[in-house]
Amino acid sequence: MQVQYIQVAIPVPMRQLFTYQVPTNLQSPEVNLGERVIVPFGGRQVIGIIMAVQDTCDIPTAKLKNILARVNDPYKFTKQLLHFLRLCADYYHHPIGDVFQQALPVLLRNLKQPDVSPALEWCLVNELAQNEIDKLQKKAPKQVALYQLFHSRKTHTWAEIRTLGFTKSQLSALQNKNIITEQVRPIKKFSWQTGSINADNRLKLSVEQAVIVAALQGSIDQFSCHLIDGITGSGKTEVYLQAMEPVLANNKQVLIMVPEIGLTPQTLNRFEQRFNVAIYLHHSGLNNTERLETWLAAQRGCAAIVIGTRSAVFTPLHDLGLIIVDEEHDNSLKQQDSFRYHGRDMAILRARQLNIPIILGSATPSLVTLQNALSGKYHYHQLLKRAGKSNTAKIELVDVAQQPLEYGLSSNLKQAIKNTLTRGEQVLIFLNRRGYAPAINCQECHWIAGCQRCDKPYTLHQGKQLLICHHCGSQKRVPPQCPGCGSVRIAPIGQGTEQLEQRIADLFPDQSIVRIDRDSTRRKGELAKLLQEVTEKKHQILVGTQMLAKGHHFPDVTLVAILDVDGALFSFDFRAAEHMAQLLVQVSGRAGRESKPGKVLVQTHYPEHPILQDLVHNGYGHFAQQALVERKQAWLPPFGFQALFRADANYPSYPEKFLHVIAQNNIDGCEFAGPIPAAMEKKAGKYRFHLIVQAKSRKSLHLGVQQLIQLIQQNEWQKKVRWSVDIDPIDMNW
DNA sequence: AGCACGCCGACT
DNA sequence: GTCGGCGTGCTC
Repeated sequence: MQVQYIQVAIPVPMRQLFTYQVPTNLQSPEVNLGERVIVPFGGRQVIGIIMAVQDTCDIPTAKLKNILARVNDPYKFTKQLLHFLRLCADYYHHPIGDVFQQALPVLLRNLKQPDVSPALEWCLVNELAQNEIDKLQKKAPKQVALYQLFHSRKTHTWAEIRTLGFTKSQLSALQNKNIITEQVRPIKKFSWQTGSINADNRLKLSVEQAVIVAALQGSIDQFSCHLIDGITGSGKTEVYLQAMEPVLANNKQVLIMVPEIGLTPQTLNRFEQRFNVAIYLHHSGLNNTERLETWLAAQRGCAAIVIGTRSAVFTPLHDLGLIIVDEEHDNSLKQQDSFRYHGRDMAILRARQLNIPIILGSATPSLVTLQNALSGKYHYHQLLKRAGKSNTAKIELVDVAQQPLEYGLSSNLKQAIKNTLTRGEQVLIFLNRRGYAPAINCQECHWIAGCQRCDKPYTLHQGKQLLICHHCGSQKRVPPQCPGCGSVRIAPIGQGTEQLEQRIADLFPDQSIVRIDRDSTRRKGELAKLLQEVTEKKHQILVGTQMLAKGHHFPDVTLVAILDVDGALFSFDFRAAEHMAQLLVQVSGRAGRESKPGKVLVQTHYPEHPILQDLVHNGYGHFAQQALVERKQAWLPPFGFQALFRADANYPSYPEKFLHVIAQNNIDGCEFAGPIPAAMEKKAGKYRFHLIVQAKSRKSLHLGVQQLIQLIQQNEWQKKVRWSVDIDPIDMNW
């Protein structure tokens, strides 16, 4: 036997593989692709993944090192997943080692072999009599709720129980009362049995729904992508459930992706009620051991259903038969740092690789998906009818151009809030995320500072007090006066809500106000707690950000106020209007109920703006089609394709210089926009710039980016900055 | 990304 | 005299 060479992906953000020697004593059994090995790397030891095996090697042997060991554990890394991750890395032009690093469970990246102690579960052993339940209900209602959970389904893991909102002490309480008991979760391959479905809670499908289920049934063993475009309450979930049936009955697994951890409880609950099969979770609320359990269960075929957030797309499901991406328009499906992948897009890639169907669901489909559906690339299914009576809130525009605002509140809105509270109902006030880089306008005549050449609003860069065109990069000082009317009241669009909460407290001193945003819900379980309090009507006024628009339904919130949408109408980010429209429609579906219809009030200085008019009078679908026409004319996504090069450095001029050098290249089929300072130009002491690459075809973009990366790697400037590529960028703010 | 190496400021 | 700040460079 002679020395063998392997190319190994190392968990560092470097765009190359490293070659190692396999000493003869480690060559048996045969080394394989995808196998994990322990290698010496720059003075430390790391776990790498074998990407190629070869007999010869052109690197000077003096440089080469031997691998130290081969990892031999039950966590086999399948060729299929290896291939998929390679496709992902190629698509995003991201260093392969880093892709593995992110896709593999943390415990498989540590040198220490993971502890394979068996997973535990809790199991119902004693039923309670009705009088016992009644007694317990008085002093421990949560324990009763937990008991009922076990009653409808005999076994649960701690991860499930926790995800559904119960605490360890509630669990121990039931255990101490001998109602449930702890046991080792059996390792048992999932197989469909007569008891696997709880058919009595299956709903009768409408004609629309039945058509979709039938269409899916017809394409069960081939790739096909289905968009279910259905308003809130139109029964998307029931379609998912019934579409899963034949897949599960065929002993194939189903992967369900939801945008945020906050949506997993209700999804889990609904799926548990219907299917009596092993469901595993994969989201950020799980610890490393639990994630590894899901990984292993998926791979061994024990898991019938995996529900998770975007990273769940990488679980090595051994016999995957269907993928469902719920709320496919949601931007949190895209990772916003290091490996910037889109969970939905990678799910489509995976379905294609496996030749299985995938369902995308949304009440407000992203324009990308909608275009693919309209063009016939995806199957397009609309659910226009609601299951129950209509309870979509009406969207109304409040013209605030002619009235003074107090901390962002118009008098109409104040009155509406008052009326709602008087009726004993609740109010939700949305604050748009503070625009990092707004346009500026004149508060008197509503003139907007725009770049003459590009006919686009200028973007304000606060630090420098400069207006910068994010299309051509031209710069201008902030004018002291409005060129239209001479007024000096020139200000960034949509600011001045900083003290809103205090102001509301002053206006409504008798009401309890709760703020729900990233900060107030940072602690684990805090969001669930606050939401619970809202449902119990402990608070009358909710002030919050985008995160309140997702999933939660508040039956007694009958007034939703959106203080400021103008920023989205005039943003350099061409997707701002799309996101704003999605937000408006999503919240209007969350407020009120049949008996108490809700209302959405939208404050704007530009009530005649065609986007708003279209949305209010013709609905999201119409707005979206209109927006697609505009995108087409401008070759913007989904008609054009973009990549974003980011660069940052400690020296102010470096990132710009670096990107400027890149932009000098002549790349076939690609155009550049920039370099342009990032919206938050200086962050954490670093100076940041962007360069956008645009192409009219995916292929041109792909080849162009590949070429650019090669050029960068030969360029001197590369070492002076930190740079990265973002394919299909959606948020240009950082 | 780590981690070592290296060259300048305030401290037991 | 040295501890440690983080700039620079390298990792098969």
